[in-house]
Amino acid sequence: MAKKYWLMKSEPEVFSIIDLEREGRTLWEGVRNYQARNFMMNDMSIGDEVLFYHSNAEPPGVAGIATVSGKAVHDPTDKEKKPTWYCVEVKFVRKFASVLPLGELKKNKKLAKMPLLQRGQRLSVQPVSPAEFKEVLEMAK
DNA sequence: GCCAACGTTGGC
DNA sequence: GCCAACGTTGGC
Repeated sequence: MAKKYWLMKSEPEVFSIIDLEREGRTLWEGVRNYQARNFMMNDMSIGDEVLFYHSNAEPPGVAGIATVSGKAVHDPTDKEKKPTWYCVEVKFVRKFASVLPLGELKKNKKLAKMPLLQRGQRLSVQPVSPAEFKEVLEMAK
């Protein structure tokens, strides 16, 4: 299967790219949105690449790159009676020299269709097209 | 099934 | 801290 690309949001006060760098791998636990869960359960494959996004941050933006390193497993923080929430494991790849701010992404017309930049978009796990992923890497240089 | 109320996300 | 956007809940 062709490699796919994603954007995953984390509040750096809770878990930042630096935490991921230190820990190497982490379970992406705590997602409580069905659409985001379904992306992790059904659509992610090991080796997919991930833009690590800092939300609620100064500045908000893409902080680095990770890869999917483990298929979806039951979220250990799930407190539902029946298993409901699942999460993948992600592995650190690299941290950008500086966060690529949301404001810069907005200025790039090639990224206009990214889910992240759509009005009211709050989804914490989102697909990114190969072209968009490449463009973000280019901007981060 | 509708929809108002409420809670959360996340940029500003 | 504000508030728009969106998801969920629950009464009916």
